[in-house]
Amino acid sequence: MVTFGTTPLRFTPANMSVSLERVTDFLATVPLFRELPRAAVRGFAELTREQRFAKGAMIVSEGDPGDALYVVRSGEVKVVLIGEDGREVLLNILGVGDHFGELSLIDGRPRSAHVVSTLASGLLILRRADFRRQVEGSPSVAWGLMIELSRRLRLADGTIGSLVLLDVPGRVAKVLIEHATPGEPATMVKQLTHQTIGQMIGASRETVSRAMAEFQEKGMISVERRVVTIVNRAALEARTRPRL
Amino acid sequence: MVTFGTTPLRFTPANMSVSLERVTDFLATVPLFRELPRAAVRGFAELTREQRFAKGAMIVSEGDPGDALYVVRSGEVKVVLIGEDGREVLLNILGVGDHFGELSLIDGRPRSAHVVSTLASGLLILRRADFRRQVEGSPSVAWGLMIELSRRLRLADGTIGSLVLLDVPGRVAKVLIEHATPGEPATMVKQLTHQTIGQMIGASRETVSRAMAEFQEKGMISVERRVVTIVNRAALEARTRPRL
DNA sequence: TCAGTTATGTGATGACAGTCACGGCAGCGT
DNA sequence: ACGCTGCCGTGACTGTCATCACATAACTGA
Repeated sequence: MVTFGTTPLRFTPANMSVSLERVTDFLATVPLFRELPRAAVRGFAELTREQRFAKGAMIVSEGDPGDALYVVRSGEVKVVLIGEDGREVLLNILGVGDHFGELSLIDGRPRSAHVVSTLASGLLILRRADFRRQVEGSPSVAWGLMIELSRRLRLADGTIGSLVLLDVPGRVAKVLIEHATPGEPATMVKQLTHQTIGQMIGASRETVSRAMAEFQEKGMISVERRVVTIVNRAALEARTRPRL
Repeated sequence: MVTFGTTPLRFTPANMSVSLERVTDFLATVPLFRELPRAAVRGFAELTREQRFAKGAMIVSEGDPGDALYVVRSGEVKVVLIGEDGREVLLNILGVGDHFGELSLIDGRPRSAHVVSTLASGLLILRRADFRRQVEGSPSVAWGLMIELSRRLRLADGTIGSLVLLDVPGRVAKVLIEHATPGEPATMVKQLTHQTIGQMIGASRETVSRAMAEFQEKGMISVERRVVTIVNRAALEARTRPRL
């Protein structure tokens, strides 16, 4: 056990508040709370507890009654639907500063998807009653939540459009562009396996592989040790439109 | 011109307020404003103007700067994405009491879809600045908006799941169930053309037609003069799961 | 460095569903 | 009643993509 001098480390008011300040510092960087005065952020931080999850752990399951909001403090999680045949649909990948679980918190309905940690992760957990009280007193948080929900709704509608209007290579092109980190003239794409891309766009690993091979042949991207570089963004974007 | 006695009908303060009360009555029935005290609803009603659209009229276009919320007072509209090849993806059908346009209003981004009236329709229009001020002063409207956005997000995620996990007959079955008006033991489905269903689920008219023919053969539904009756709901629901 | 694991490349095959083409049927307005 | 228009049913053909089956390459940790 870790000790300080001769006494074991405990949560005393003193080190609690050190931890509280650290949590507050962190929450203040999260877009949802960014507009808030520090005292109000501390109010949220006080209502929070942290829990750690191992890689691969199921954090919430579809159908669970949901009464907490989660903020990713470290690590990474994925939001997935899982079909009865075991196939996974990847709705979202969330990193540090992202949050999930607000839907159940807002409408009181069960969780609509599974959330699984893809890395060892630390999550801040805020329970329903507390959260609602705080939000009612913080118009800026309410507004921030609406902005976040709007963003996700636009993304989801865009995904629906792609699934219906585009063939698999088109959907792959779209994912590459969306995950490009803007560094001109050559733009890099963060590490995504073909498997993962396939689960995002409803395609098999093999078909994704073939699409990327085609893009390489045509000089639209180049792949070096599994890191993708976008060479010809315009051509990729063209692939993003329905073919006539 | 319509007249009262010998003078033409004009918008005088007196008949304006009659109209205002009617608009207030109507808004009070809309879920978004239902929790609000009547005076507050009247506050929103005052900020509103009504506009009529002919069947087929484009109400908002994707990419437009958006600065108004629309409430359907009469008629019906559809929310669609339109591919460059002209194919349409039907995201939603909205009837009396439904509203749209809040996304742009919340996040200030351009409209993400087209909205077209499918019948002659009357829409109440509420412009951005006014709306935001009113919402900040009405936590219950803010909460109602969040609930509505949550509902749509759940629906959208469910649609994405269906598109990826289900074959066309499965998606058709899902639409039939979702549009069933609960009247046991036989459940009816409101009038939807095969074309419309196809646009909702990303399938061709012909394939929808074949799926429905299959359901009839198997005694899962029956069709009488283009009105669909669900005969065996359980079997339809079974079709809604991924096949193993 | 080496073994084990995880990710990728590619061919062969078949099925689901889009497209084209056309015929029939129903509702509607004159 | 009659034609018009829009919706529906079905056959034939085709293309995209999932699946299966391997081979190979790249990462990981002792």
